[in-house]
Amino acid sequence: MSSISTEAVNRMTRLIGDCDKARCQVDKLQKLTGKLSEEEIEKESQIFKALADPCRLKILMLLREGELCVCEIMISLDRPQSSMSHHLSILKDAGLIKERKDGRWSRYRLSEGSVIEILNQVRLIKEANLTKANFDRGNNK
Amino acid sequence: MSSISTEAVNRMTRLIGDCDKARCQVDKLQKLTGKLSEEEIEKESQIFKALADPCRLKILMLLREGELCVCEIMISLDRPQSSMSHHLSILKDAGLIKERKDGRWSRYRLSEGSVIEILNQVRLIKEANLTKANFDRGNNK
DNA sequence: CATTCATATCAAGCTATTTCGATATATAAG
DNA sequence: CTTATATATCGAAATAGCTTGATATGAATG
Repeated sequence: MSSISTEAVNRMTRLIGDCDKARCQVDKLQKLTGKLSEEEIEKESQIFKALADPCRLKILMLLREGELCVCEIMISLDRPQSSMSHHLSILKDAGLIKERKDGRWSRYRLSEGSVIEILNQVRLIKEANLTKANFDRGNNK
Repeated sequence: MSSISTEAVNRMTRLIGDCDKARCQVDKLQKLTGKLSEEEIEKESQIFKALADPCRLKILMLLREGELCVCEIMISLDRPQSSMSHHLSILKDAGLIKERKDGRWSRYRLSEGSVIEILNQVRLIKEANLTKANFDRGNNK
């Protein structure tokens, strides 16, 4: 079926000694990687990219309290309009926020569903890192 | 207490008409923004940055199945060693994976806790985007 | 229909990130 | 102590992403 790279098997054999086990492990790992659809990974990475900017995180925090127009966001964060517009379009493309046109205003709100969840999860990871860091400091590491 | 920018109130007044309501809204929004600690936001953004790369997402997917050394990861993903080492250090700095030194090997595993959760959440968002996209296509938008 | 106001898009400069070969470090084995 | 192997770090080139003023679009208003 899938062509197991001889080179990979050789490297793995050198790593773990047993040639049969190596072939088996390479096979397993390559099956795993094969399951990762390039396209799916790309989409997930695009969502994380949208979340990976301090300014955009602040926008999401503001929108947790309810719908806002671009004006209100730029007043709150004290940033130029073109910049806010740009960030909002990135968040929208990632499916994290929704837009509602209302006359000459564009009102934005969080998408239903997992957006608040993912913001909560990252806070948990951040807090775990902090307590870990304090623990390490206490042990003079 | 907090100095409400006159300029912001003026803009908001033009937006919503009533000057008192404008002052109140600007006050509310700026209190909200004030609560956002620059430092905390920066840390959360660093975690999302670590997640925002296709190659690093693939590494995390592999590690879901268990501990792996750098070798095994570079064989699986067929990428140069220096590149894998670099990505692993970014994931480690973000607290998403843990390292265990074992002779000349460095073995990496997912951190306990929310890492798998956050990967699940992003998949939910991605899938919501897809069904939304199909719906839109169905409506010739 | 000219103007105003809210928002979007463009373009150019700047910064951060990725990539990967080359080199360094560190552990084990002979 | 030399060699081999696993991993980390460095450095330079390429790429991607952010910022922001200028300009364009498009809806309301007079």
